[in-house]
Amino acid sequence: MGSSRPGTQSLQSRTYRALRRSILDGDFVPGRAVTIRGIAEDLGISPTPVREALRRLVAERALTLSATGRVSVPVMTREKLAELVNARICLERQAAIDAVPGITDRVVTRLVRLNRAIDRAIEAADHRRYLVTHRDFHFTLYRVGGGEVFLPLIESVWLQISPFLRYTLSGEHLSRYSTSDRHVEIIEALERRDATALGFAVEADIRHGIGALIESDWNRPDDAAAGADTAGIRTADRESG
Amino acid sequence: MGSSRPGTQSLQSRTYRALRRSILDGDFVPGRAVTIRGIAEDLGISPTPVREALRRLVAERALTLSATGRVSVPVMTREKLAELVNARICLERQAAIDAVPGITDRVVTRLVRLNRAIDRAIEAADHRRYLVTHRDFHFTLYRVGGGEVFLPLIESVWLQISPFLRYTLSGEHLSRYSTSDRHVEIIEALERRDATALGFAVEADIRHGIGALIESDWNRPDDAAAGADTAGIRTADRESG
DNA sequence: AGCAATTATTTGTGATCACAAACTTCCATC
DNA sequence: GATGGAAGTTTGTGATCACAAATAATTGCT
Repeated sequence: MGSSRPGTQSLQSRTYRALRRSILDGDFVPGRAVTIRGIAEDLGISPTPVREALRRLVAERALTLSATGRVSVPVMTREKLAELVNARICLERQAAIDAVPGITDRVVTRLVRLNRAIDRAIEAADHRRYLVTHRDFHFTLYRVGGGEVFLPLIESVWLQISPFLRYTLSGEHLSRYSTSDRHVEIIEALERRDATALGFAVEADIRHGIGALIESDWNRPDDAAAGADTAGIRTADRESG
Repeated sequence: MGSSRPGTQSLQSRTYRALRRSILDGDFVPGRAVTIRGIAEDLGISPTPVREALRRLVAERALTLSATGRVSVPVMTREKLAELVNARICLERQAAIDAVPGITDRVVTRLVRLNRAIDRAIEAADHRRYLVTHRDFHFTLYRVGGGEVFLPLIESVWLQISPFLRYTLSGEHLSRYSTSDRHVEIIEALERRDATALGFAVEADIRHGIGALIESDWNRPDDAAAGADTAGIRTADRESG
Protein backbone atom coordinates (compact mmCIF):
# COMPACT_ATOMS: atom_id res chain seq x y z
CA MET A 1 0.00 0.00 0.00
CA GLY A 2 2.93 2.27 0.53
CA SER A 3 4.82 3.83 -2.28
CA SER A 4 7.10 0.85 -2.85
CA ARG A 5 6.62 -1.95 -5.31
CA PRO A 6 4.84 -5.15 -4.30
CA GLY A 7 7.85 -7.34 -3.52
CA THR A 8 9.42 -4.91 -1.12
CA GLN A 9 8.58 -4.89 2.55
CA SER A 10 7.52 -1.77 4.33
CA LEU A 11 10.06 0.84 5.27
CA GLN A 12 9.08 0.53 8.88
CA SER A 13 9.78 -3.18 8.81
CA ARG A 14 13.16 -2.77 7.16
CA THR A 15 14.10 -0.05 9.61
CA TYR A 16 13.05 -2.24 12.48
CA ARG A 17 15.12 -5.11 11.19
CA ALA A 18 18.18 -2.95 10.69
CA LEU A 19 17.98 -1.44 14.15
CA ARG A 20 17.30 -4.78 15.71
CA ARG A 21 20.32 -6.37 14.14
CA SER A 22 22.45 -3.46 15.18
CA ILE A 23 21.35 -3.99 18.74
CA LEU A 24 21.95 -7.74 18.65
CA ASP A 25 25.34 -7.22 17.08
CA GLY A 26 26.32 -4.90 19.88
CA ASP A 27 26.43 -1.64 18.00
CA PHE A 28 24.26 0.18 20.51
CA VAL A 29 25.90 1.64 23.56
CA PRO A 30 23.90 1.48 26.80
CA GLY A 31 22.74 4.83 28.06
CA ARG A 32 23.01 6.56 24.76
CA ALA A 33 19.99 8.36 23.39
CA VAL A 34 18.46 7.45 20.06
CA THR A 35 16.54 10.06 18.14
CA ILE A 36 13.90 9.58 15.51
CA ARG A 37 15.14 12.29 13.24
CA GLY A 38 18.75 11.22 13.56
CA ILE A 39 18.07 7.74 12.31
CA ALA A 40 15.64 8.99 9.71
CA GLU A 41 18.33 11.25 8.31
CA ASP A 42 20.86 8.45 8.26
CA LEU A 43 18.50 6.21 6.38
CA GLY A 44 17.25 8.98 4.15
CA ILE A 45 13.63 8.44 5.01
CA SER A 46 10.94 10.35 6.84
CA PRO A 47 10.58 10.19 10.61
CA THR A 48 7.31 8.26 10.42
CA PRO A 49 8.56 4.72 9.78
CA VAL A 50 11.51 5.27 12.11
CA ARG A 51 9.20 6.26 14.91
CA GLU A 52 7.22 3.06 14.49
CA ALA A 53 10.33 0.90 14.35
CA LEU A 54 11.61 2.48 17.54
CA ARG A 55 8.30 2.06 19.31
CA ARG A 56 8.27 -1.55 18.33
CA LEU A 57 11.71 -2.06 19.80
CA VAL A 58 10.54 -0.29 22.94
CA ALA A 59 7.59 -2.66 23.12
CA GLU A 60 10.01 -5.57 22.88
CA ARG A 61 12.04 -4.01 25.68
CA ALA A 62 15.09 -3.66 23.48
CA LEU A 63 15.02 0.09 24.02
CA THR A 64 13.54 2.16 26.80
CA LEU A 65 11.26 5.15 26.62
CA SER A 66 11.93 7.88 29.14
CA ALA A 67 9.15 9.88 30.72
CA THR A 68 9.81 12.67 28.26
CA GLY A 69 9.46 10.38 25.29
CA ARG A 70 13.14 10.02 24.68
CA VAL A 71 14.24 6.65 23.38
CA SER A 72 17.51 5.30 24.69
CA VAL A 73 19.51 2.13 25.05
CA PRO A 74 18.77 0.73 28.51
CA VAL A 75 21.47 0.60 31.15
CA MET A 76 22.06 -2.75 32.78
CA THR A 77 21.83 -3.30 36.50
CA ARG A 78 22.78 -6.37 38.47
CA GLU A 79 19.19 -7.06 39.47
CA LYS A 80 18.00 -6.79 35.92
CA LEU A 81 20.75 -9.03 34.62
CA ALA A 82 19.92 -11.63 37.25
CA GLU A 83 16.30 -11.53 36.16
CA LEU A 84 17.25 -11.77 32.51
CA VAL A 85 19.43 -14.79 33.20
CA ASN A 86 16.54 -16.41 35.05
CA ALA A 87 14.24 -15.66 32.16
CA ARG A 88 16.70 -17.11 29.67
CA ILE A 89 17.00 -20.29 31.70
CA CYS A 90 13.22 -20.66 32.05
CA LEU A 91 12.41 -20.06 28.44
CA GLU A 92 15.35 -21.62 26.67
CA ARG A 93 15.38 -24.81 28.68
CA GLN A 94 11.75 -25.32 27.80
CA ALA A 95 12.31 -24.37 24.17
CA ALA A 96 15.20 -26.82 23.94
CA ILE A 97 13.16 -29.60 25.53
CA ASP A 98 10.30 -28.90 23.14
CA ALA A 99 12.75 -29.18 20.27
CA VAL A 100 13.86 -32.74 21.06
CA PRO A 101 11.06 -34.57 19.22
CA GLY A 102 11.83 -32.65 16.06
CA ILE A 103 15.59 -33.07 16.15
CA THR A 104 17.10 -34.65 13.06
CA ASP A 105 20.67 -35.59 12.31
CA ARG A 106 20.76 -32.73 9.87
CA VAL A 107 20.09 -30.25 12.66
CA VAL A 108 22.75 -31.79 14.87
CA THR A 109 25.25 -31.60 12.04
CA ARG A 110 24.45 -27.96 11.56
CA LEU A 111 24.89 -27.26 15.26
CA VAL A 112 28.28 -28.97 15.23
CA ARG A 113 29.32 -26.82 12.29
CA LEU A 114 28.07 -23.68 14.03
CA ASN A 115 29.96 -24.61 17.16
CA ARG A 116 33.16 -24.86 15.14
CA ALA A 117 32.42 -21.44 13.70
CA ILE A 118 32.05 -20.10 17.24
CA ASP A 119 35.44 -21.52 18.18
CA ARG A 120 37.02 -19.91 15.17
CA ALA A 121 35.46 -16.57 16.05
CA ILE A 122 36.86 -16.81 19.57
CA GLU A 123 40.30 -17.71 18.22
CA ALA A 124 40.25 -14.77 15.89
CA ALA A 125 38.90 -12.59 18.72
CA ASP A 126 36.22 -11.50 16.29
CA HIS A 127 33.67 -10.02 18.63
CA ARG A 128 30.92 -9.52 16.10
CA ARG A 129 31.32 -12.87 14.45
CA TYR A 130 31.18 -14.51 17.85
CA LEU A 131 27.88 -12.86 18.66
CA VAL A 132 26.38 -13.79 15.31
CA THR A 133 27.40 -17.43 15.35
CA HIS A 134 26.60 -17.88 19.02
CA ARG A 135 23.14 -16.48 18.48
CA ASP A 136 22.70 -18.65 15.41
CA PHE A 137 23.61 -21.75 17.40
CA HIS A 138 20.99 -21.19 20.05
CA PHE A 139 18.18 -20.10 17.79
CA THR A 140 18.80 -22.93 15.35
CA LEU A 141 18.05 -25.25 18.23
CA TYR A 142 15.03 -23.35 19.53
CA ARG A 143 13.51 -22.97 16.11
CA VAL A 144 13.13 -26.73 15.73
CA GLY A 145 10.31 -27.21 18.19
CA GLY A 146 9.72 -23.55 18.17
CA GLY A 147 6.34 -22.18 17.55
CA GLU A 148 5.27 -18.61 17.44
CA VAL A 149 5.19 -18.24 21.21
CA PHE A 150 8.55 -19.08 22.69
CA LEU A 151 10.78 -17.61 20.02
CA PRO A 152 9.51 -14.04 20.34
CA LEU A 153 9.78 -14.22 24.11
CA ILE A 154 13.34 -15.48 23.90
CA GLU A 155 14.22 -12.89 21.30
CA SER A 156 12.95 -10.16 23.59
CA VAL A 157 15.23 -11.34 26.36
CA TRP A 158 18.22 -11.52 24.03
CA LEU A 159 17.52 -8.02 22.80
CA GLN A 160 17.62 -6.80 26.37
CA ILE A 161 20.92 -8.48 27.10
CA SER A 162 22.72 -7.69 23.87
CA PRO A 163 23.71 -4.06 24.45
CA PHE A 164 25.23 -5.10 27.77
CA LEU A 165 27.47 -7.73 26.19
CA ARG A 166 29.47 -5.01 24.51
CA TYR A 167 31.08 -4.15 27.83
CA THR A 168 31.84 -7.63 28.95
CA LEU A 169 32.45 -9.86 26.03
CA SER A 170 35.35 -7.89 24.68
CA GLY A 171 38.89 -9.20 24.72
CA GLU A 172 39.72 -11.29 27.74
CA HIS A 173 36.17 -12.28 28.57
CA LEU A 174 35.66 -13.65 25.11
CA SER A 175 38.26 -16.38 25.57
CA ARG A 176 37.79 -16.94 29.28
CA TYR A 177 34.09 -17.60 29.29
CA SER A 178 34.23 -19.74 26.21
CA THR A 179 30.87 -21.38 25.92
CA SER A 180 31.82 -24.02 23.40
CA ASP A 181 32.38 -26.69 26.07
CA ARG A 182 28.82 -26.32 27.25
CA HIS A 183 27.67 -26.37 23.69
CA VAL A 184 29.31 -29.75 23.31
CA GLU A 185 27.20 -30.96 26.21
CA ILE A 186 24.13 -29.65 24.45
CA ILE A 187 25.05 -31.45 21.25
CA GLU A 188 25.73 -34.71 23.06
CA ALA A 189 22.37 -34.55 24.81
CA LEU A 190 20.74 -33.93 21.45
CA GLU A 191 22.44 -36.92 19.87
CA ARG A 192 21.01 -39.07 22.63
CA ARG A 193 17.65 -37.29 22.33
CA ASP A 194 17.90 -36.89 26.09
CA ALA A 195 15.55 -34.06 26.98
CA THR A 196 16.43 -33.94 30.65
CA ALA A 197 20.16 -33.79 30.03
CA LEU A 198 19.56 -31.17 27.38
CA GLY A 199 17.67 -29.03 29.84
CA PHE A 200 20.51 -29.15 32.30
CA ALA A 201 23.07 -28.47 29.58
CA VAL A 202 21.21 -25.40 28.39
CA GLU A 203 20.86 -24.13 31.93
CA ALA A 204 24.56 -24.72 32.58
CA ASP A 205 25.49 -22.94 29.37
CA ILE A 206 23.53 -19.86 30.32
CA ARG A 207 24.58 -19.87 33.94
CA HIS A 208 28.28 -20.26 33.18
CA GLY A 209 28.11 -17.86 30.26
CA ILE A 210 26.45 -14.58 31.02
CA GLY A 211 25.23 -15.79 34.40
CA ALA A 212 28.78 -15.66 35.69
CA LEU A 213 28.95 -12.00 34.77
CA ILE A 214 26.41 -11.01 37.42
CA GLU A 215 29.03 -11.14 40.15
CA SER A 216 32.02 -10.00 38.15
CA ASP A 217 32.86 -6.31 38.07
CA TRP A 218 31.83 -4.81 34.81
CA ASN A 219 33.09 -1.29 34.94
CA ARG A 220 32.97 -0.19 31.38
CA PRO A 221 36.39 -0.78 29.83
CA ASP A 222 36.33 2.34 27.69
CA ASP A 223 34.13 3.94 25.13
CA ALA A 224 36.71 3.57 22.42
CA ALA A 225 34.60 1.35 20.24
CA ALA A 226 31.56 3.50 20.90
CA GLY A 227 31.75 5.51 17.72
CA ALA A 228 31.92 2.43 15.54
CA ASP A 229 28.39 2.20 14.25
CA THR A 230 29.20 -0.38 11.69
CA ALA A 231 25.74 -0.84 10.34
CA GLY A 232 25.55 2.79 9.40
CA ILE A 233 23.08 3.60 12.09
CA ARG A 234 23.93 6.56 14.16
CA THR A 235 22.91 7.36 17.68
CA ALA A 236 21.80 10.68 19.04
CA ASP A 237 25.00 12.53 19.80
CA ARG A 238 26.41 13.34 16.45
CA GLU A 239 30.00 12.37 15.72
CA SER A 240 31.61 14.10 18.66
CA GLY A 241 29.80 12.01 21.27
CA MET B 1 5.85 18.18 22.90
CA GLY B 2 2.41 17.00 22.02
CA SER B 3 -0.59 19.24 22.08
CA SER B 4 -1.73 18.15 25.53
CA ARG B 5 -0.93 19.70 28.87
CA PRO B 6 1.95 18.42 30.99
CA GLY B 7 0.10 16.10 33.33
CA THR B 8 -1.61 14.16 30.59
CA GLN B 9 -0.03 11.15 28.96
CA SER B 10 0.31 10.84 25.25
CA LEU B 11 -2.67 9.95 23.14
CA GLN B 12 -0.83 6.94 21.81
CA SER B 13 -0.28 5.68 25.32
CA ARG B 14 -3.87 6.15 26.36
CA THR B 15 -5.08 4.47 23.20
CA TYR B 16 -2.75 1.57 23.81
CA ARG B 17 -3.98 1.20 27.35
CA ALA B 18 -7.62 1.29 26.30
CA LEU B 19 -7.15 -1.31 23.59
CA ARG B 20 -5.06 -3.47 25.83
CA ARG B 21 -7.67 -3.53 28.53
CA SER B 22 -10.35 -4.29 26.01
CA ILE B 23 -8.34 -7.28 24.89
CA LEU B 24 -7.66 -8.51 28.41
CA ASP B 25 -11.32 -8.08 29.34
CA GLY B 26 -12.35 -10.20 26.41
CA ASP B 27 -13.94 -7.59 24.23
CA PHE B 28 -12.00 -8.58 21.15
CA VAL B 29 -13.28 -11.42 19.05
CA PRO B 30 -10.65 -13.71 17.50
CA GLY B 31 -10.42 -13.45 13.75
CA ARG B 32 -12.00 -10.05 13.51
CA ALA B 33 -10.14 -7.30 11.74
CA VAL B 34 -9.19 -4.10 13.48
CA THR B 35 -8.71 -0.96 11.44
CA ILE B 36 -6.75 2.12 12.27
CA ARG B 37 -9.31 4.56 10.99
CA GLY B 38 -12.19 2.78 12.66
CA ILE B 39 -10.69 3.08 16.11
CA ALA B 40 -9.46 6.59 15.42
CA GLU B 41 -12.98 7.64 14.55
CA ASP B 42 -14.40 6.02 17.66
CA LEU B 43 -11.91 7.80 19.85
CA GLY B 44 -12.19 11.04 17.93
CA ILE B 45 -8.48 11.28 17.25
CA SER B 46 -6.25 11.10 14.22
CA PRO B 47 -5.01 7.78 12.85
CA THR B 48 -1.42 8.45 13.90
CA PRO B 49 -1.56 7.55 17.59
CA VAL B 50 -3.90 4.66 16.89
CA ARG B 51 -1.47 3.21 14.41
CA GLU B 52 1.29 3.28 16.99
CA ALA B 53 -0.87 1.74 19.67
CA LEU B 54 -1.83 -1.07 17.33
CA ARG B 55 1.73 -1.70 16.27
CA ARG B 56 2.74 -1.88 19.87
CA LEU B 57 0.09 -4.48 20.56
CA VAL B 58 1.28 -6.38 17.51
CA ALA B 59 4.81 -6.28 18.89
CA GLU B 60 3.53 -7.72 22.13
CA ARG B 61 1.78 -10.43 20.12
CA ALA B 62 -1.64 -9.36 21.36
CA LEU B 63 -2.68 -8.71 17.77
CA THR B 64 -1.39 -10.10 14.51
CA LEU B 65 -0.34 -8.29 11.39
CA SER B 66 -1.31 -9.95 8.15
CA ALA B 67 0.91 -9.85 5.10
CA THR B 68 -1.16 -7.02 3.70
CA GLY B 69 -0.74 -4.94 6.83
CA ARG B 70 -4.14 -5.70 8.20
CA VAL B 71 -4.30 -5.93 11.97
CA SER B 72 -6.55 -8.58 13.42
CA VAL B 73 -7.25 -10.51 16.58
CA PRO B 74 -5.31 -13.78 16.35
CA VAL B 75 -7.13 -17.07 16.08
CA MET B 76 -6.17 -19.71 18.59
CA THR B 77 -4.92 -23.13 17.61
CA ARG B 78 -4.32 -26.11 19.81
CA GLU B 79 -0.58 -26.04 19.23
CA LYS B 80 -0.40 -22.37 20.09
CA LEU B 81 -2.48 -22.80 23.21
CA ALA B 82 -0.25 -25.64 24.36
CA GLU B 83 2.77 -23.45 23.86
CA LEU B 84 1.15 -20.56 25.69
CA VAL B 85 0.32 -22.79 28.62
CA ASN B 86 3.91 -23.99 28.71
CA ALA B 87 5.12 -20.40 28.61
CA ARG B 88 2.77 -19.43 31.41
CA ILE B 89 4.02 -22.29 33.57
CA CYS B 90 7.68 -21.47 32.91
CA LEU B 91 7.40 -17.79 33.57
CA GLU B 92 4.80 -17.63 36.29
CA ARG B 93 6.28 -20.38 38.39
CA GLN B 94 9.59 -18.55 38.37
CA ALA B 95 7.93 -15.21 39.02
CA ALA B 96 6.04 -16.68 41.96
CA ILE B 97 9.18 -18.24 43.40
CA ASP B 98 11.04 -14.96 43.03
CA ALA B 99 8.22 -13.28 44.94
CA VAL B 100 8.56 -15.40 48.05
CA PRO B 101 11.30 -13.36 49.77
CA GLY B 102 9.23 -10.21 49.42
CA ILE B 103 5.95 -11.67 50.63
CA THR B 104 4.39 -9.86 53.55
CA ASP B 105 1.24 -10.65 55.50
CA ARG B 106 -0.34 -7.65 53.90
CA VAL B 107 0.10 -9.19 50.45
CA VAL B 108 -1.32 -12.51 51.59
CA THR B 109 -4.32 -10.74 53.07
CA ARG B 110 -4.91 -8.97 49.81
CA LEU B 111 -4.69 -12.22 47.86
CA VAL B 112 -7.23 -13.81 50.18
CA ARG B 113 -9.56 -10.90 49.60
CA LEU B 114 -9.06 -11.12 45.85
CA ASN B 115 -9.77 -14.82 45.92
CA ARG B 116 -13.07 -14.14 47.62
CA ALA B 117 -13.85 -11.61 44.95
CA ILE B 118 -13.14 -14.26 42.31
CA ASP B 119 -15.56 -16.63 43.99
CA ARG B 120 -18.24 -13.98 44.06
CA ALA B 121 -17.71 -13.28 40.38
CA ILE B 122 -18.10 -16.97 39.59
CA GLU B 123 -21.25 -17.16 41.69
CA ALA B 124 -22.71 -14.19 39.92
CA ALA B 125 -21.54 -15.63 36.59
CA ASP B 126 -20.00 -12.23 35.91
CA HIS B 127 -17.62 -13.04 33.13
CA ARG B 128 -15.87 -9.72 33.00
CA ARG B 129 -15.50 -9.37 36.73
CA TYR B 130 -14.05 -12.86 36.89
CA LEU B 131 -11.38 -11.99 34.34
CA VAL B 132 -10.47 -8.77 36.12
CA THR B 133 -10.18 -10.22 39.60
CA HIS B 134 -8.48 -13.38 38.43
CA ARG B 135 -5.89 -11.33 36.59
CA ASP B 136 -5.47 -9.08 39.60
CA PHE B 137 -4.83 -12.09 41.82
CA HIS B 138 -2.00 -13.42 39.70
CA PHE B 139 -0.30 -10.14 38.96
CA THR B 140 -0.50 -9.00 42.56
CA LEU B 141 1.61 -12.02 43.37
CA TYR B 142 4.04 -11.64 40.49
CA ARG B 143 4.53 -7.95 41.10
CA VAL B 144 6.02 -8.60 44.53
CA GLY B 145 9.32 -10.03 43.40
CA GLY B 146 8.65 -8.72 40.00
CA GLY B 147 11.18 -6.68 38.21
CA GLU B 148 10.96 -5.17 34.83
CA VAL B 149 11.77 -8.40 33.03
CA PHE B 150 9.30 -11.08 33.98
CA LEU B 151 6.17 -8.99 34.20
CA PRO B 152 6.21 -7.79 30.59
CA LEU B 153 6.88 -11.31 29.37
CA ILE B 154 3.99 -12.67 31.39
CA GLU B 155 1.73 -9.86 30.26
CA SER B 156 2.52 -10.67 26.66
CA VAL B 157 1.45 -14.27 27.17
CA TRP B 158 -1.76 -13.22 28.90
CA LEU B 159 -2.56 -10.85 26.08
CA GLN B 160 -2.24 -13.71 23.65
CA ILE B 161 -4.53 -15.96 25.63
CA SER B 162 -7.19 -13.42 26.56
CA PRO B 163 -9.17 -13.20 23.31
CA PHE B 164 -9.45 -16.96 23.32
CA LEU B 165 -10.98 -17.08 26.78
CA ARG B 166 -14.11 -15.44 25.45
CA TYR B 167 -15.10 -18.67 23.77
CA THR B 168 -14.38 -20.99 26.61
CA LEU B 169 -14.87 -19.26 29.90
CA SER B 170 -18.48 -18.42 29.32
CA GLY B 171 -21.27 -20.02 31.26
CA GLU B 172 -20.65 -23.63 32.18
CA HIS B 173 -16.88 -23.45 31.94
CA LEU B 174 -16.76 -20.59 34.37
CA SER B 175 -18.12 -22.68 37.23
CA ARG B 176 -16.65 -26.02 36.22
CA TYR B 177 -13.05 -24.99 35.97
CA SER B 178 -13.18 -22.91 39.08
CA THR B 179 -9.64 -22.00 39.90
CA SER B 180 -10.23 -20.84 43.43
CA ASP B 181 -9.24 -24.22 44.93
CA ARG B 182 -5.84 -23.98 43.35
CA HIS B 183 -5.60 -20.42 44.50
CA VAL B 184 -6.06 -21.62 48.05
CA GLU B 185 -3.07 -23.90 47.55
CA ILE B 186 -1.09 -20.91 46.34
CA ILE B 187 -2.08 -18.88 49.38
CA GLU B 188 -1.21 -21.70 51.76
CA ALA B 189 2.20 -22.11 50.20
CA LEU B 190 2.74 -18.37 50.53
CA GLU B 191 1.79 -18.40 54.21
CA ARG B 192 4.45 -21.04 54.78
CA ARG B 193 6.88 -19.14 52.54
CA ASP B 194 7.37 -22.46 50.79
CA ALA B 195 8.81 -21.64 47.38
CA THR B 196 8.80 -25.21 46.09
CA ALA B 197 5.18 -25.83 47.05
CA LEU B 198 4.27 -22.48 45.57
CA GLY B 199 5.86 -23.42 42.27
CA PHE B 200 3.85 -26.61 42.09
CA ALA B 201 0.67 -24.82 43.11
CA VAL B 202 1.09 -22.23 40.36
CA GLU B 203 1.79 -24.91 37.80
CA ALA B 204 -1.25 -26.89 38.95
CA ASP B 205 -3.41 -23.78 38.78
CA ILE B 206 -2.41 -23.07 35.20
CA ARG B 207 -2.55 -26.67 34.07
CA HIS B 208 -5.98 -27.33 35.55
CA GLY B 209 -7.28 -23.94 34.48
CA ILE B 210 -6.67 -23.11 30.86
CA GLY B 211 -4.38 -26.10 30.38
CA ALA B 212 -7.38 -28.39 30.58
CA LEU B 213 -8.96 -26.52 27.70
CA ILE B 214 -6.37 -27.76 25.21
CA GLU B 215 -8.10 -31.10 24.87
CA SER B 216 -11.68 -29.94 25.26
CA ASP B 217 -13.67 -29.04 22.18
CA TRP B 218 -13.99 -25.33 21.88
CA ASN B 219 -16.28 -24.79 18.96
CA ARG B 220 -17.34 -21.22 19.28
CA PRO B 221 -20.66 -21.09 21.18
CA ASP B 222 -22.10 -18.24 19.16
CA ASP B 223 -21.14 -14.78 18.10
CA ALA B 224 -24.02 -13.25 19.97
CA ALA B 225 -21.89 -11.22 22.33
CA ALA B 226 -19.65 -10.17 19.47
CA GLY B 227 -21.16 -6.74 18.95
CA ALA B 228 -20.87 -5.81 22.60
CA ASP B 229 -17.80 -3.62 22.60
CA THR B 230 -18.28 -2.44 26.10
CA ALA B 231 -15.29 -0.17 26.25
CA GLY B 232 -16.56 1.81 23.32
CA ILE B 233 -13.94 0.46 21.01
CA ARG B 234 -15.22 -0.76 17.75
CA THR B 235 -13.76 -3.34 15.45
CA ALA B 236 -13.54 -3.19 11.71
CA ASP B 237 -16.94 -4.23 10.52
CA ARG B 238 -19.18 -1.35 11.35
CA GLU B 239 -22.39 -2.07 13.27
CA SER B 240 -23.93 -4.55 10.85
CA GLY B 241 -20.98 -6.92 10.81
C1' DA C 1 -29.00 -17.62 -11.45
C1' DG C 2 -23.84 -18.15 -11.34
C1' DC C 3 -19.48 -16.25 -12.22
C1' DA C 4 -15.85 -13.23 -13.88
C1' DA C 5 -14.27 -8.61 -14.78
C1' DT C 6 -14.60 -3.85 -13.61
C1' DT C 7 -15.44 0.03 -10.79
C1' DA C 8 -15.72 2.11 -6.22
C1' DT C 9 -14.47 2.31 -1.58
C1' DT C 10 -11.76 1.34 2.20
C1' DT C 11 -7.36 1.05 4.31
C1' DG C 12 -2.31 1.06 5.39
C1' DT C 13 1.95 3.66 4.38
C1' DG C 14 4.89 7.33 4.40
C1' DA C 15 5.81 12.35 3.92
C1' DT C 16 5.16 16.98 5.62
C1' DC C 17 3.72 20.47 8.83
C1' DA C 18 2.71 22.89 13.25
C1' DC C 19 3.24 23.02 18.00
C1' DA C 20 4.92 22.64 22.56
C1' DA C 21 7.97 20.48 25.73
C1' DA C 22 12.66 19.39 26.65
C1' DC C 23 17.39 19.98 26.04
C1' DT C 24 21.52 22.92 24.97
C1' DT C 25 24.08 26.99 24.76
C1' DC C 26 25.22 31.30 26.17
C1' DC C 27 25.58 35.18 29.01
C1' DA C 28 25.00 37.85 33.12
C1' DT C 29 25.38 37.94 38.00
C1' DC C 30 27.10 36.81 42.49
C1' DG D 1 34.97 30.29 38.83
C1' DA D 2 30.44 28.64 39.79
C1' DT D 3 25.54 29.30 39.45
C1' DG D 4 21.29 31.02 37.74
C1' DG D 5 18.20 32.26 34.12
C1' DA D 6 17.10 33.48 29.15
C1' DA D 7 17.36 32.68 24.22
C1' DG D 8 17.97 29.28 20.64
C1' DT D 9 17.79 24.64 19.05
C1' DT D 10 16.47 20.01 18.98
C1' DT D 11 12.99 16.58 19.42
C1' DG D 12 8.61 13.96 20.11
C1' DT D 13 3.63 14.24 19.13
C1' DG D 14 -0.27 14.36 16.50
C1' DA D 15 -2.87 16.01 12.40
C1' DT D 16 -3.39 16.10 7.47
C1' DC D 17 -2.48 14.77 2.78
C1' DA D 18 -1.35 11.88 -1.30
C1' DC D 19 -0.78 7.45 -3.09
C1' DA D 20 -1.22 2.65 -4.09
C1' DA D 21 -2.64 -1.82 -2.72
C1' DA D 22 -6.34 -4.51 -1.08
C1' DT D 23 -11.09 -5.33 -0.29
C1' DA D 24 -15.94 -4.66 -1.36
C1' DA D 25 -19.60 -3.66 -4.48
C1' DT D 26 -21.42 -3.60 -8.95
C1' DT D 27 -21.96 -4.57 -13.45
C1' DG D 28 -21.89 -7.44 -17.57
C1' DC D 29 -21.71 -11.86 -19.68
C1' DT D 30 -22.79 -16.76 -20.23
